[in-house]
Amino acid sequence: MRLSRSFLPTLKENPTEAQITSHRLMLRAGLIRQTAAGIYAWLPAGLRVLRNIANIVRHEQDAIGAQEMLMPTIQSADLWKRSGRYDAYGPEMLRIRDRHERDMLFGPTNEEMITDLFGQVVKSYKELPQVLYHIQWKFRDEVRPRFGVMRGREFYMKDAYSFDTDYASAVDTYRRMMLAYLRTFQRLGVRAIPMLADTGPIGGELSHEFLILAPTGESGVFFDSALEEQDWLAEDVDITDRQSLEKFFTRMTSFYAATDEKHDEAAWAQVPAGRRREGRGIEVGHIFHFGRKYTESMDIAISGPDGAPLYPEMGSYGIGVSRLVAAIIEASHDENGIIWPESVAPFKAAIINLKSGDAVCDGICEKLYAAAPDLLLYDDRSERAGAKFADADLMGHPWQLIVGPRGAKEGKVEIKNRRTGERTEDTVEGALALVLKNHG
RNA sequence: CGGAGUGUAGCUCAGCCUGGUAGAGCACUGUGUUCGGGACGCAGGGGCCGGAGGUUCGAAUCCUCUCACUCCGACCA
Repeated sequence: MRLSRSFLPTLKENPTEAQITSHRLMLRAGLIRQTAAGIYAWLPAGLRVLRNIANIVRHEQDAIGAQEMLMPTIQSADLWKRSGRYDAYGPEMLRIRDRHERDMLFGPTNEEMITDLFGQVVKSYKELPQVLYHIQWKFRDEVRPRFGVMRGREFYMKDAYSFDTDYASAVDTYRRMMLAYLRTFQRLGVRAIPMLADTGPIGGELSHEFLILAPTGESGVFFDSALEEQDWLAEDVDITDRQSLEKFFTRMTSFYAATDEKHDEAAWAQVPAGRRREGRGIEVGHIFHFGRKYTESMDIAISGPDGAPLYPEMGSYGIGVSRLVAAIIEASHDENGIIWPESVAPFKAAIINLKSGDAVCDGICEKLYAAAPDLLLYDDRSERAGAKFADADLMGHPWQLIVGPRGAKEGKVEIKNRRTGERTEDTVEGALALVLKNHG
């Protein structure tokens, strides 16, 4: 994309409404604009990040056999009356009425809908297990939206729902999902620590929250640094084998990790002193086994092996995609702006033409740009060098390809790494190879 | 939902107390000089001062109501 023709409004000053870093940077880098309290428009660069994150989430869900679908944002209140949650949910649910005076709502989650759809389709235990997910906008009418998309009212999230014949099978599904989550966050370029979460009245050990470490996180976290050092992408787990899943899960949960609410000083003392990590975290994911809560309350039974009715065991698994955009920024920025992990960056690199109008500089820039116009942002404006550097740093492209008259004469491009600040020089081909190395 | 604030140009803000018909910086347009970390000069464009009502000869300014947004608290993917 050429910056001179893009809808990418960077701001030099901090908008007053933005209190935390990620909100400020998202506004300043031209990713979002607020349109109402807790509701945001995603501008082109912001949408690219949102899509990049969603695609990684999608890839890892598909890898464990989850099937993508898409459920609507608007739901009928009847579904929620069947599960009993219509009255229980409270004012966080945005209730609307259509022209026929029917009660509708903007979905805050989809357990009822998926359970109903599942019941319409699946009739036999032979068809289980099933894991279905979608990535869709949700709405929760928060009393007090704040921190930009971190706690907005409208948010984009991946939610998956699983159906199993029995508890043991549901546990396998849960563990597969755990692995998918660890891999997803690793690919997103952030460290998300799984923490045992409160399971409420259902009990059990099958509820985990995933928190990204950031100083502005809402929860205090305590964990064993071994969790940060694992390479889940390299982890050899046979997801079709119960023993293999159990081995992985047992090892993963053997490391101490807890939010301040569930912190256990005695267990904490068992962690080697050099591996104790304390900090703050932002919740970006939650996986949860809840058994037959909805299949029973909504009376969704299928035929079991003995021909008798069987109420499937369910679990739900969320990832806050829009919140992740903010959480990643909280975890990865400096005083000059965002530092995008390469996997989610809106552009792989900015091409900074230090002398627009100079035939040699223009020529090299055009050559760079032509190699991957969809992955590169060409700053072809007639701005001064300082303004271009400042905007590139603010927007956080992993790389900057700097083309000035000095190097251009020898066909050289200066390559700056946004994260390390390191600068090297290379040919056009060499620079492109480096910047696009993770792309075909 | 309790408490506290703020709405004036695209952005950050001044003006309001003490009414007299709207300003600055940045951004934008034209132009000239500049040109490797947010340049400078000259000339411009842009605001029914959130909305409605009231007081007054006269309201951005005082009063009432209303809407929106923000912050603190309780709550939350």
